[in-house]
Amino acid sequence: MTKNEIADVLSDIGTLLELKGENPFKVRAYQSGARALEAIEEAELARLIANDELQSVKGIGEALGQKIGELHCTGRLEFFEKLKASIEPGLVDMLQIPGLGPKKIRALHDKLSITDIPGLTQACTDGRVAELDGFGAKTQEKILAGIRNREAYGRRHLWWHAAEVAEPIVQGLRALPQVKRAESAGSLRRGLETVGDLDFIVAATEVTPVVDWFVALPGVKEVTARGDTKASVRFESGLQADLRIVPDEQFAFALHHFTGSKDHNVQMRQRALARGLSLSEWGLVPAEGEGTVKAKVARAKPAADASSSGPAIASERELFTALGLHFIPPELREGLGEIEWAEKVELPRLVETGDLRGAFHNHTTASDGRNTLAEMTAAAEALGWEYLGIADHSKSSFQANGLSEERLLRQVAEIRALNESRRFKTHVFAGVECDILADGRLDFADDVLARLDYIVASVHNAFAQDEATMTARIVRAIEHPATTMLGHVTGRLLLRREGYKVDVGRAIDAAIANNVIIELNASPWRLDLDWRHWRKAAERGLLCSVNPDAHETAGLEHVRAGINAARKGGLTREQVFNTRPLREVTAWLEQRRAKARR
DNA sequence: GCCGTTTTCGGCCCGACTGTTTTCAGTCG
Repeated sequence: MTKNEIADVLSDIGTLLELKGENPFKVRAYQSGARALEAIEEAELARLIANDELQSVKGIGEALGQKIGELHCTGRLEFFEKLKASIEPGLVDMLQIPGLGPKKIRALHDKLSITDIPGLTQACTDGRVAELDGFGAKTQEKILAGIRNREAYGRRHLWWHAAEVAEPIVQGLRALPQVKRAESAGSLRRGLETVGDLDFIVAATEVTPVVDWFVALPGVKEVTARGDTKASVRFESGLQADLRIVPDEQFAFALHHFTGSKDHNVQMRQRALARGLSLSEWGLVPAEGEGTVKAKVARAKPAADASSSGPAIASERELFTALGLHFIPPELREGLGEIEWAEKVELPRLVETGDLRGAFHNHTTASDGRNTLAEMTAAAEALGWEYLGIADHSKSSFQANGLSEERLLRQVAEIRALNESRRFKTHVFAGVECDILADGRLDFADDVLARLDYIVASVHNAFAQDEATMTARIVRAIEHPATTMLGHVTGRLLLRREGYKVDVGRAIDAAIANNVIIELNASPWRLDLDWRHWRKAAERGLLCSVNPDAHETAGLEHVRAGINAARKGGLTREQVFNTRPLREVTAWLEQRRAKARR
């Protein structure tokens, strides 16, 4: 097991012990043990274990040291298995309900024998929860609302998680001998931040072997449909996936149709009708109803006489051309004016992941990250990045192990030394994710901020402020001369938590006026600022930075999710700051700092 | 469960907010 996987086990043990009502300091010992482990580099961990020196690490004593060794060598831990078996798994699920922590869950379990969320829902509906000591009508209502939200959210999945499932399936489909072309479609292909289900469109010479392969995928829990052209499955995760198989001549039409969105399709069909054509998933044919029949005939007799059934259209690009449009990338197909846009001009080349030269806003073990400065830098170098910005939490983010002035300055020195050592090709910028305090002041004094290359200012507390207060607070932080960029503007967590109330338009105005970058936080849970704001804002001069907010090396890859959102927002390479080469970025930051000093 | 010693026990991390209380426990970031 890797150190982060072992750390996960220790942290899970902490949670389980908490639910059992164990000594809170013991719980904390597991959690801080997990953190201590993360602060060690992988090779160093192997060495410490081999030399039996784990206990020299602060936070790891005899008990944890023995458990870490066992996990590292065997990948299993009997203590953990037994502990898991001794607790109703439904209780762990209940921790996801806002307002419910271990103490309340224990009370519900001990006094009302509740073991899972359905049981809890029933008890709330019956009014039994409100009668418990320490609970009341409001708590009961809040719990019910939390459960309802969870259910509403549960029907959708983060784009990132859906993509992780979908990509190997597309690769697998393409590798089948019967398959000529395969793509994922739907909201996943459009890069929407959350995805309802997966759609795969396949052009194949034979149906049965492809369907057989699809329904036998690992993780398939249930085959919900299986026909001549279509199969549907549900995975253990709850995610649904549809496979549609068409003859190659219809591939472009099917792919376009099932990519959507619905609004985009409606507008495309209207456009076709205005030209005397009828567009459907089967083809583009002369209008007046008969066309659909023709197309269906063509479908029943694939390949043979396809050329006679309408204009030969082999790709989406040709489909758009046939309707007098420039190509519209899938990400823009939301029915939000992209058709009018593509009618007039060739759409701009949207930013791509490969355009990125580096990224700001990344954490290390100095605050709440799970990899060290050197590990993060090595990972950035492996991605081919010219630079990496470190921005650990500031002191007020106590929960995230925020850095004091002293610790921050020590980290700055460490970063300068690392750059000078030339150990990595990637240059490291020393920054901070500085808390915006409740009144809009920054968490560090100006003389401390002046020692840094850049500052990401973010809100991490007092979320409940009203919109006017929150907006004034954020605008004040933007106006601070040391602020380089504004972090996650609304603080939303997709499928989990609404953002705080803030007038985004006013924040954008202030950022443009003060030459402050706004981040597009690329964490798949955030994607904040939302793509819907970007096109207009960027046209007005707002500069975007796609920031992974990585808390471990793998998190750097989240820029892909951010680039998705940036593309949906219509952003080009020029509008994204971290596509610029190191030299330009250094100059830009230096210029800003010079201005701040004046 | 860990640490550090005034070294084998006693203490261990903050501050705001909420809803329950009538002085505070639990949750959250």
